[in-house]
Amino acid sequence: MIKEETVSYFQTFDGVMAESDKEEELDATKAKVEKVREENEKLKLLLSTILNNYNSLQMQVSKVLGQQQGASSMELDHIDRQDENNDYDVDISLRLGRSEQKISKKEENKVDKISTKDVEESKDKRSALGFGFQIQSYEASKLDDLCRQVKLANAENKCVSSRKDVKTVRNENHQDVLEEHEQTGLKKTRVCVKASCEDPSINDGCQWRKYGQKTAKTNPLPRAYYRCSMSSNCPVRKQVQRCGEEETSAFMTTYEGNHDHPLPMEASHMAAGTSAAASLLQSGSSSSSSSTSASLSYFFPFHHFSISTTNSHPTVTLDLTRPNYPNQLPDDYPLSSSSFSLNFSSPDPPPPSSHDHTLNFSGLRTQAPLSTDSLLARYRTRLSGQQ
DNA sequence: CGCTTTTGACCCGCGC
DNA sequence: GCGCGGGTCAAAAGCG
Repeated sequence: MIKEETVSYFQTFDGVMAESDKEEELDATKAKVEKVREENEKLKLLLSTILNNYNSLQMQVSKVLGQQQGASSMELDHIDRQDENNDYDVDISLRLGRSEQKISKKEENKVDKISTKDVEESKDKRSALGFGFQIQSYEASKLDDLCRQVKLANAENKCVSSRKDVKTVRNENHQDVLEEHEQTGLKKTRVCVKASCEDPSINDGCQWRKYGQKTAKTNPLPRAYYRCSMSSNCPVRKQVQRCGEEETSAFMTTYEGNHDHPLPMEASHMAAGTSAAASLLQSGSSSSSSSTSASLSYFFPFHHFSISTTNSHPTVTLDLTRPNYPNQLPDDYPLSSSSFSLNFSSPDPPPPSSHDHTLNFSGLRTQAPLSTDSLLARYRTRLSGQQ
């Protein structure tokens, strides 16, 4: 009897213990969740700071490149005067081989049919530099920008009613680019990116739609053709091809054209770097190859790149399979304080290897806490030293 | 049902 | 002018 009571007492005791254990566990988990939340907030803050620094750096480097080329200095002055109260209110984005003025005129014509107010807005947009710099005032907020683009997209949708019309518009855009390049004697600038991964669908921040596949004579491995699907009329295309049978894990991705829509953060760095390269290429004799290399070193500090012209296509080749340090690194790049890594989709990123499946260009940016002013100052010094 | 991929046909530039 | 080859189109199939 006593024995039974004792057993039941211990059973009750065990039950209480189990409950209190559960409560303790719950508390501990809550504390952990809270801690993770706090860390998450801190990381968010850090990320936004990094993004801000990166944006202003990119903006300033682009501006310096523009001044270096000496192109459209009058227009720059005009913009500077407009924004002299706040230098940082100017967003400069680079565009490959396409005059913004031409696009804007076209947009203007389209929008003209919709409303005169929108024309005024599109005129505001038309502050462009000679070799494809696009300058936008940040006075209108990003939201306004988006609204404008939605309006334009709607206007275009009204004009473009069938698939055939889409094709016509595409051809017109293509024709514009071709006409422009006929004047310079060069075709559209191409940017080749060689990357090691088993999956050819590199995550470069854009959405692509495959429209063709072809087996070239020179290479028995098929080449895939993709079109940017982030905007209905985006003229950007890319080709993806394996780099040969011995090197089946490497892919050569060739980009051609300019996006006619805002790019996600992951894609913007790549676009800025490659556009800078293309702009420098297109500026031709005014730019020495060494200054071009110097510029590219800042965008792709740890990777091998080369510049060539094949079939009248100025081509920038970025080799992500060949680490570049230290021989091609800019002399003054802060090696000691910087690190470089590629972002991979797996939660615990392994070192880059041929077995990695996706490649994110957002990782191309340096993780070093670079001061934009100091980098800019060093960059200016370096450029002036080369002249 | 709508979007994407596949794939054969077609177009067009280039070299001979 | 012709043939070749790279690039694009578009109908059909696949997929979520």
